[in-house]
Amino acid sequence: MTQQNGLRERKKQRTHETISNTAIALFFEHGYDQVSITQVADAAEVSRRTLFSYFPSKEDLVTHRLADHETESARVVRGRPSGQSPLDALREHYLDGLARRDPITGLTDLEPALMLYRLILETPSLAGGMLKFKDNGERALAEALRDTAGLPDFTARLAAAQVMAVVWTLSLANREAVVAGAGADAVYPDAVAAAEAGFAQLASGLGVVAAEHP
Amino acid sequence: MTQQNGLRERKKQRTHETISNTAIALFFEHGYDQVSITQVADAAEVSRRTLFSYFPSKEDLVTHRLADHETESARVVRGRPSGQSPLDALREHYLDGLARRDPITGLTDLEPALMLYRLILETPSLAGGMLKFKDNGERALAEALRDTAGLPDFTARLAAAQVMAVVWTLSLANREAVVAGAGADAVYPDAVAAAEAGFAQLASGLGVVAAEHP
DNA sequence: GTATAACTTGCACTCAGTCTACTTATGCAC
DNA sequence: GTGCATAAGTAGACTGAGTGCAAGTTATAC
Repeated sequence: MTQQNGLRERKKQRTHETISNTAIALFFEHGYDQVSITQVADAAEVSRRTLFSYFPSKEDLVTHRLADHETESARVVRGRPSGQSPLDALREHYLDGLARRDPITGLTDLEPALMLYRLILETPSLAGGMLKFKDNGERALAEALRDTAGLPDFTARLAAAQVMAVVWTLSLANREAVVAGAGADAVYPDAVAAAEAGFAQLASGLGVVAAEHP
Repeated sequence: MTQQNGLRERKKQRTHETISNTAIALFFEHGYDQVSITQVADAAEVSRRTLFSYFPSKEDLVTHRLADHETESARVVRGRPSGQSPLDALREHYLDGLARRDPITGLTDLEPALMLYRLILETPSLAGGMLKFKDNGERALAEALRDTAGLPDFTARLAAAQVMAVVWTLSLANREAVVAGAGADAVYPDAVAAAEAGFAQLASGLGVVAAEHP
């Protein structure tokens, strides 16, 4: 099996990281589209072919770090204490993420994460690729809702779509604020308020917001 | 200016259609990934280079037909009668689309539209590309809400995200049902019920649906 | 009827991603 | 330690999408 020790495993892990770090640094310096796979491979001192055995695509060099979080919402829903509603579990988890400055919420001061966000936000092809993560997360969440909250399939999909839309919008706004230069601590109060508003809207609807206007 | 008549214009339009039709037919027959741009160009009797002057990318050969509808929600909100809430306008428009069997709702029996949907649903790269449309539509809707309903920017984005999530989910479900072989008329009652449920959820929240469970 | 501007084409190019055959390094049995 | 099976890495050719350019062709304006 894949052990955590062994020279081979450790070397692989190091190579993996070296390639990814090298790539992100180069992309950040010259722009994603201005750097070719060959340049990344050269800089990381591996062959082009080896690079592709570690990362299936150029995009993956950047986005693989976020892939782990793809199904986070689904996991939260599945792992919630019995008696708690899915929505409450997600709300609690998200607010906790903000408090912990979990980079996935967008609220962070960690330089590597900021680099990543800046890169993604200013590179259309990467931003487009991220939508797939959102979509996969939505599907996983729908399944979790169906399985653990006893919702009919379509109802679950509808709810999952709405929840993911809100969570994604919240995190995107945080990333934008933080990339624009506001420190995480400075953004935190607004982020919490926005999250509370978002989840409140999920729970009780757009009724107020979208009511007839003057 | 670009007149609607003139031999040149008419020819261009015909070429545009010929290329697109040829491409979709080939893709449908052999699979999107199995057909190369060169094959499409040959079959449409234009040069590769000309094909690319009509369509910026391979994806566009398929998706350009849906691009017009990208900002449909935004237009509906902007053009609503005064006194009507954005949400009511969107709901009404969507239900009307279902009744008219507007292909954009997913509910149609028209063979060309079905081909398109089948192709997109079974080709991951195309389905992924569609997410960009959703995202652009969301952005446009957010602006429309901000401009015409006097919502603060972030509130508008949040609302737009939720609305688009629901509308998209509804249409996707319709496309799936119709592609699976159910006729549009057979699906219609369910589609209406789903739409009503979706918009009701938007208006008054997931409260009921996501409440504590047994 | 000709000058001009718009459209088309062929060709060469870059870059992402894949395939194949070959070499090197590692883990393990002894 | 030595040898061997196997995993990982390399080189180089290949396909297919997309672009840049210069020369050719055709509708249109005058």
